[in-house]
Amino acid sequence: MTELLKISLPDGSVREMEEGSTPADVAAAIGPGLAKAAIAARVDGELRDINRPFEGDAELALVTARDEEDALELARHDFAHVLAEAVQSLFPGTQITFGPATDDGFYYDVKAPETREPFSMDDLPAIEEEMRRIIKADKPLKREVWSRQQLIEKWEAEGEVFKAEWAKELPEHEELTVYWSGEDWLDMCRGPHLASTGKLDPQAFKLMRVAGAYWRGDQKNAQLTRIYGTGWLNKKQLNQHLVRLEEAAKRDHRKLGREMDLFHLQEEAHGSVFWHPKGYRIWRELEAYMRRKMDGGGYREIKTPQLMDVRQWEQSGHWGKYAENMFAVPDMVPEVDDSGAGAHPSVAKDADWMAIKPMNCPAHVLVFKQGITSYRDLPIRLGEMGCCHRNEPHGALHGLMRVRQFTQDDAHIFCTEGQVVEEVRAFCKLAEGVYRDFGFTFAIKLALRPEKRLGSDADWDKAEQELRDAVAEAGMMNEEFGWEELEGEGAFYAPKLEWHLTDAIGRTWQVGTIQGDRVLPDRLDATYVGEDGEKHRPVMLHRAIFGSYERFIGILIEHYAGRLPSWLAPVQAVVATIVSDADDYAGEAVGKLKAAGIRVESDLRNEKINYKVREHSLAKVPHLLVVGKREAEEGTVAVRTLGEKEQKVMSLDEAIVMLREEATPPDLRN
RNA sequence: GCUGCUGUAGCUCAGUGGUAGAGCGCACCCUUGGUAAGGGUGAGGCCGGGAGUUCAAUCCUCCCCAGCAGCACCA
Repeated sequence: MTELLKISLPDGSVREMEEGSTPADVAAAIGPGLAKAAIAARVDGELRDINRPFEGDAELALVTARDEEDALELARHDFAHVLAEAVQSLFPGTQITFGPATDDGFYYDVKAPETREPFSMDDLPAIEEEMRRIIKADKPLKREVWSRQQLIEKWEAEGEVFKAEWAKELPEHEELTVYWSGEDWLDMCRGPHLASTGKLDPQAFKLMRVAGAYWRGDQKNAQLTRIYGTGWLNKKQLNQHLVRLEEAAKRDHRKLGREMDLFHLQEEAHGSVFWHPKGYRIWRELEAYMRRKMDGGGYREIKTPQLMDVRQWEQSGHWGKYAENMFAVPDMVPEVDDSGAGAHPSVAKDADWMAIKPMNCPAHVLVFKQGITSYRDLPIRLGEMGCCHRNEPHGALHGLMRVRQFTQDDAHIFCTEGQVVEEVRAFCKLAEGVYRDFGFTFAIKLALRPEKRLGSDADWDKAEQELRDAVAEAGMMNEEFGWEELEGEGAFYAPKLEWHLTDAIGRTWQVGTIQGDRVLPDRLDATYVGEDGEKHRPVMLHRAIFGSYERFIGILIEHYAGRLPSWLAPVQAVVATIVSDADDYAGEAVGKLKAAGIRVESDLRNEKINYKVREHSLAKVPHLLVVGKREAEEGTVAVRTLGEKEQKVMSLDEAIVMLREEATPPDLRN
């Protein structure tokens, strides 16, 4: 008599199943609806094929399309396989290598046969068609355990040199699996997969582009073609994604930055921003806003040197770890030969080196260390609009989002062990207020200890728990605030809280952070005198809310699609005339608006009102005040608000009150 | 930093082995017109930088630089 397997379900119930049965059998036993909906299973927490037999008693959770994260991962992985099969079906002799799921789809690295060119965009439509054919054929995806030798022989026989090479490196005794697609194609794969290709929606994917890639990412190896696709559960999701891509392209801050004349970049200073008057206006508004917030939060602002002796950076540990990303300059007077132009200064061998700061922390510790600090003085919160430089890899630079020179809304809080939780809690509240003022929703995540780290496990336990406690006390350790703990994502010296913003089209951006640091105070020997008269180490909290002005402005431009709220808009209103008879009145209106603190410009040009409306609308000016003969006679303005079809005629004084109200920063409203 | 692609007027982009074009923008003229493009005329280019091939290079080749898309990286 065979033993029955005990399968426990998420609701706590236990089902007895015969040996050799599968999650699909359990689903069928529960009901036909679930049998149809179940696409995979979590067995003892591990995502598995729905048709893979249980190996013993197990905890089972059936996965359906509602478990979107798992379902997407499975579907994308399957799409990758179907892609590889399609390419080989269309182009026999193509070698296949790897094909994982990505954030929005999948890719597969392949090598085209010698007889033809590498694959290009032009090949994609045919490959897509072939993929649809394979999906419609509803080929079962069947798992089989093979020996390593079996795999090697199979790949060598088929001339799959990459697969064969890979198989040879697989561990001997581990369970190696292949997945059949029908009976005529298979790929080596850990799985899991859906039950058949027909579980995929043939209308839910699109091949996007091709890119070059090297076998195993190493340029010494053979060159492959990587075919990228985006893959989803259904056509609706795919379309939403494509619309989101289009929308994102329209909002691209690099494009809007040029169109709105906010800033530019040029190759002589690549990675550093030239802010134009309008762009810098936004910056100044943000800076003023942040100063009010930090002043209100008990921070005191300082300014520290751009250049410090390299020895200082050695002591802080940054030079050892990040020197390759720092800019260093010799501390010497350059000797330029008399010919002048074109002469290069030479650097003496014994020159002292200075480094441009890549961060503000060490300098803030040096400020803290001046004089003698009592526990009564703590916490000390030092803020700085700190301009930093990091020599980022060139390929990483991206508009305002990733730059070599940036300014942080940085601050460091020096406090006692006992003050950490309260300081972090207060920061949570401060950050919440800021993000809400810009209309962002956000999630707070705790990045836990990484594998490579400094300090004992006991220290990490404590540090992680402090952050949890602080978030809990702020009332934010829950779903509403997207609370989540991320394994292994912390910095090497401390766990950190991260704020992830969600913008108007659903993309997320990590901006704010706070982290407790007990390493740097130690390295730089920061102390305070405690109640007991002895020296103690303060804890140093590193924190930022915007992250960097550059990046935050980039995010704001995309979030608002360039239609900045009035308080941030570089030009808040334009007074546009219909006829030149209204010029004097327009001048009067502009004078009054300026006196009321409104950033206003006039447009008296000899152009039709249609033209002016169009131009200022495209320039995303929040309010257009149109004046013609009628308004000039009546002392009114016709206000056209960006995004609204209707105009409102009101007295100039009423308009001023309205514009002032709208131009008031959110933290100064009542 | 790696791979692929790109670099022509302020912007968006055509184009050709015999040194160049459009639309928008800009300037000037006409037009004073009531809510998303009125008409005309004109100016504006070391065709990213360097080297090579050629009688001749913006175009072909090589090197460099920058940008874009991915990847890797992001204290």
